[in-house]
Amino acid sequence: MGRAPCCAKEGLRKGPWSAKEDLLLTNYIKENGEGQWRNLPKKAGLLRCGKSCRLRWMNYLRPGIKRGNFSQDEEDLIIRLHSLLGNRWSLIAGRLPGRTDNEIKNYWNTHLIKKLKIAGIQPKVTKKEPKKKPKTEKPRNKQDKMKNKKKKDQSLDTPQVVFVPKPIRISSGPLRNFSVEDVALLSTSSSDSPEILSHQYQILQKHIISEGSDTHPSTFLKSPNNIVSPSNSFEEVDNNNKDINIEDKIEEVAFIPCASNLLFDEVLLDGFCDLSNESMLEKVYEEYLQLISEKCYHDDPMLM
DNA sequence: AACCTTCTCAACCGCCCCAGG
DNA sequence: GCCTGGGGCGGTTGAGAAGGT
Repeated sequence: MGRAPCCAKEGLRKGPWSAKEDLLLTNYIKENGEGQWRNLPKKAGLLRCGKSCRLRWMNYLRPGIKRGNFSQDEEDLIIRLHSLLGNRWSLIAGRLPGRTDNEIKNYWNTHLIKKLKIAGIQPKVTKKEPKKKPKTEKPRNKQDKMKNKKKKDQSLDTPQVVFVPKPIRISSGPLRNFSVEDVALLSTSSSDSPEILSHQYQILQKHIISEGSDTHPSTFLKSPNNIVSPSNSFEEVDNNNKDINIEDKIEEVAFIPCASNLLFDEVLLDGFCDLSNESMLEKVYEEYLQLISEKCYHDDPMLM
């Protein structure tokens, strides 16, 4: 007994929308508002499925939709949010005013993945659970429903430590003006690749030189005034503490002005790494310190 | 100019969740 | 308690555009 399709498919148009259809849909929604998508096509005089109308409106016709190129800031924000949220495009879109989930998803799949790969980053892949995942037992009654809800809540309440970036702005100094590629590369764990490590160092060096700073990487990495080590650049969120709202935390990250004001702790964070893996971050940080203070510094006359 | 390949993105599809009857 | 419909989401597709030979 399968579910009936959302609308009778016979005789309905598919494919690209014509200008006339767009006009009909826009006019109808202007007069009657959104919603009731199933009945909308009939009332609006469209030979389209309700879902198709909704999609067209949401992704294209709705007022306030930004079209065209993504700015550097938007790109950066998407990358950051994706590292936090995975492929939850609607959530990500909710934090990019004027952008739709579909557009962001497309942009991610066509541009950003490539960009990150070129930078040597394997973006976090958050494949959806297989369709035939063992379903959570269907709640049979109100009690079961409550039980399931409790279970869900509990999974959030598990004393699982989550580290979210604490936004600490570096208002001046050499760590500003990184490109997305630089951020991506800097945030890669370099433990297995001397090339990446060396490239990471070059990026730091390049930025220091281009900023005309006389500060050596080792200085700002060590200086408590300029940089915060991973151990204190992440807030430990105790999920048992009901006062802490993860949404708020995402908010904090999401609305930080981007590329030109990068936060170093985010540079470390953005490695599409497991956020809960603090030791990995510690490790990366130690690698930086070791590399910069011991080896490269002495090898590089530019910075002597 | 013609053909082929690659890229882009709007649109579709199928599934899920949830509210309401 | 069950069923159904509405709405929303993420993955995928395919037509058209752009680029390459």
